[in-house]
Amino acid sequence: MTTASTSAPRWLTDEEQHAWRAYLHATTLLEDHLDRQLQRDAGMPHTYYGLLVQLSQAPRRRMRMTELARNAKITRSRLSHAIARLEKNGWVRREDCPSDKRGQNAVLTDDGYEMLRRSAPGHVEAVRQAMFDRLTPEQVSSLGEIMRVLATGLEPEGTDADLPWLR
Amino acid sequence: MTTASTSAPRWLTDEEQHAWRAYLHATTLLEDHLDRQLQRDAGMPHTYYGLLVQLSQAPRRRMRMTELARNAKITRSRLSHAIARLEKNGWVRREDCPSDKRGQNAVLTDDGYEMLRRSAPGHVEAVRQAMFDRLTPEQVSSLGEIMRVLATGLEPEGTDADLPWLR
DNA sequence: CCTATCTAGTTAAACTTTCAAGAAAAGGTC
DNA sequence: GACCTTTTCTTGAAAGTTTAACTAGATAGG
Repeated sequence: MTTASTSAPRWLTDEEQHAWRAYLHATTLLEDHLDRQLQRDAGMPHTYYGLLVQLSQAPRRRMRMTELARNAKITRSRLSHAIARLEKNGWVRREDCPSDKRGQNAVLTDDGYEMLRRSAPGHVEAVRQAMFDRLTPEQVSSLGEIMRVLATGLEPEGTDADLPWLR
Repeated sequence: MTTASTSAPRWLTDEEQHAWRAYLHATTLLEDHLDRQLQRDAGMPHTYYGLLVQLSQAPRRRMRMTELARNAKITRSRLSHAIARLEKNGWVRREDCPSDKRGQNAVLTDDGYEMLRRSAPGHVEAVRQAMFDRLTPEQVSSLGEIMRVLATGLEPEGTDADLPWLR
């Protein structure tokens, strides 16, 4: 028999282990770096900033809660808390959805848009300096392809996968 | 003049934007996926699990707090709280450092080692399924190189960078 | 229509992380 | 040695996240 619980574990090769370790180091350090940059320059963590960016790019600068959670790859609960905080800051407001009385739209306010406009250059510069200025065009292309593969694998289409925004 | 504050922002190209978005999606989903896998199978988040792994690979299964924080790329404060929790679980214990009375060693207990031995196969399988089974050997090699570049950039040698374990 | 089930979003409590402050020992410098 | 600075680690409170439970509205089947 060859069930997962009894077959010998397929350990990682040396190269895989090194890649995995490097992945963990880089992602942890980058997340920390951007969180600090944004906390300093925009007064919020990276996740929250990403929500504002999503809203700024959405039609009429608004989006249904679940849709926003899906785009940000987070749970609806986490989003509820985040929007509550951003609302307190005056950068987002809630609005009832006209077509579905259960629904809420998160709307980017003018203040929110303005804060984004001010902080975007610094943030792009931080991302560029940490990532894109250090990689060759081939590496950027390769990284994009790899990350698309991983994201797709973790978010398979048409399945009942355990995805954050469905919990 | 060309100071950062006044020069035109160097926005990301389309390809860079797509790579960045894919990076955020993949890393967020993978972190969530592994956190859930480990919470379910080992009763702790991924960060904590990583600490036990580090200890298991250290000489005499113990390590100075700051050294452990450096390896995990986290703050000493975060580590203090994490070790306190793992200590409560009986998987780690603290020990005074003989050579420096300020210092503490975190020591992996036999119980901790045993829980690691039990959960390691499942965790490796999850990592493999999410990442290594989906990438070609060339992609694994490329990913490793890219992540080393990023990690090195965020952790420059011989500088006064703002690194978590020095805060 | 009536009921069961599902979906959208929120909430309280437990847990984790960050931030600011502080205690204690080590390492200069005079 | 006395003094000042740095290093090591911890702590309590605030902020953020997860988990489970819950409300309200939508949807489907009889």
